[in-house]
Amino acid sequence: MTVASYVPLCDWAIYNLCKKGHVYSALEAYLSMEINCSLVTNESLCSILKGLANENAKVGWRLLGVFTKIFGLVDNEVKKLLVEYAFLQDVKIGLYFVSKMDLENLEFALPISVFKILMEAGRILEAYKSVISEVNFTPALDVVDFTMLIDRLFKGGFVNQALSTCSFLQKKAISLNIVFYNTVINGLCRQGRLIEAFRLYNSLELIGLAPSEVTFCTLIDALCREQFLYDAEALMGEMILHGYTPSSRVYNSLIISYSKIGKFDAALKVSKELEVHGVKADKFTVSALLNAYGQEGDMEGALQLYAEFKSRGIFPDYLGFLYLMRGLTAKGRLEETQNILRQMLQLRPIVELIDKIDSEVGPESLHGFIVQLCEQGNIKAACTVLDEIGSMIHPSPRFCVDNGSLQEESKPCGVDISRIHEAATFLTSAGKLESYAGDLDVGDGMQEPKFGKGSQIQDFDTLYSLVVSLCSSGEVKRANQILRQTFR
DNA sequence: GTAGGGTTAG
Repeated sequence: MTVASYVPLCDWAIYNLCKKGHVYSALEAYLSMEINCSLVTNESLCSILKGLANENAKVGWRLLGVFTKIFGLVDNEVKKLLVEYAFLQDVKIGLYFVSKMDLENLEFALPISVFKILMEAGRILEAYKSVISEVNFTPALDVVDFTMLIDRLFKGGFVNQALSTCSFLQKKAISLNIVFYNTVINGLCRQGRLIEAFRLYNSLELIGLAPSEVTFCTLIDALCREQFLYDAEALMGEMILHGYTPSSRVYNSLIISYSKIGKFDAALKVSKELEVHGVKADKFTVSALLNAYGQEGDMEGALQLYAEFKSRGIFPDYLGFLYLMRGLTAKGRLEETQNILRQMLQLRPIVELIDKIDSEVGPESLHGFIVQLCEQGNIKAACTVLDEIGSMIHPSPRFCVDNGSLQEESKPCGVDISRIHEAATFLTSAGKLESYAGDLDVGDGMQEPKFGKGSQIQDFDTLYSLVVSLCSSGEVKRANQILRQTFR
């Protein structure tokens, strides 16, 4: 057998060790082979890095620093893995690596999975940073990705960042569709910035986009929320002119708003219009009307309405039941409340909703508990529990507002990158592997690289932040000294 | 390699 024929065998062995979870054994094998006779390819290194990333991010990260010191940035695939990994650990460091590679004129694109992982993990600001830093993703981010980013930014209260993303996009040759604009319009509306939202709506024609049904629903909702009900009805007319039939959603928004401001008659009038136009009422319609009757104190009307819709197979949703029962208990009509509660606790959607809360809170059976309270006739207690659940399901609908508490995040990210630039240079200075190889102890129970005995710093994170702060305060020599000492 | 993934209610 020639030496060359061992190579795939070694790769295979390392790959399988990683696959079975023996990452450290794989690492040990890799190191002995690599150092002694260079028998393995970069594929081995890749599978080890992947294994490390899967198994223990922290340990993986610590090893990453050592790895890059020992082996440098090997080839494109390894580089990609390293950067991807760095990105998922800390976007700032990932961005640093990317900038470093751009300097070296290396073509480099990050897999889009990095972006998606950040988004799914709720690391929206980090995803945002990667975007405005012009990271190349492959395949490139498309309009759907940007829509999701902007939506999450708005919903997270990062309004400035959402708007920055919009202006960033205007410079790009990405064709934006109506869903994208709907998302921006909704974000603006949710912040109470209706004028800007309507400006955008009015500009749609210029862009050559027709508003969709959702566009109208979003804007009508916003007008209703801000109690511009006259304008909401006018926009409904405009919606019809555009060829849309207002859905129950639109009518419901109006009913909800009219009942909220105590305009009971107007709410009823809208519900009549809904029926006249042949629009199908739904659980929102009943619930909104029950709210209106409740506000009015007309519990006879509420019960009658409930019975009517019930006979048509339309039940209120959770909040609708709460409105009804609140109104009844307020009048001391506990027996009727109990009757309604019994019916409510038998409906599948309601039970499922309570069960969902259950699984979040703990293993106790909330549903069983409420049934028990109901049968004991302890209606007030039952209603208290239901109210509590209601506030869990329907928290305040308005998004949080940018309040400047995100100072660190709103800084231009170039600052952060340059701050860690020098620190990272030390930690990644490639090629000087000889003196570091000995620090890797991959024997039994090995969980992370040992730091030199001369150092008092046992922890990579501590070391790293120390080096960063020294570099940023200009004490580069001292940082250098500490690093040398540590890795001796 | 691909498709599919995105927006609207109290």
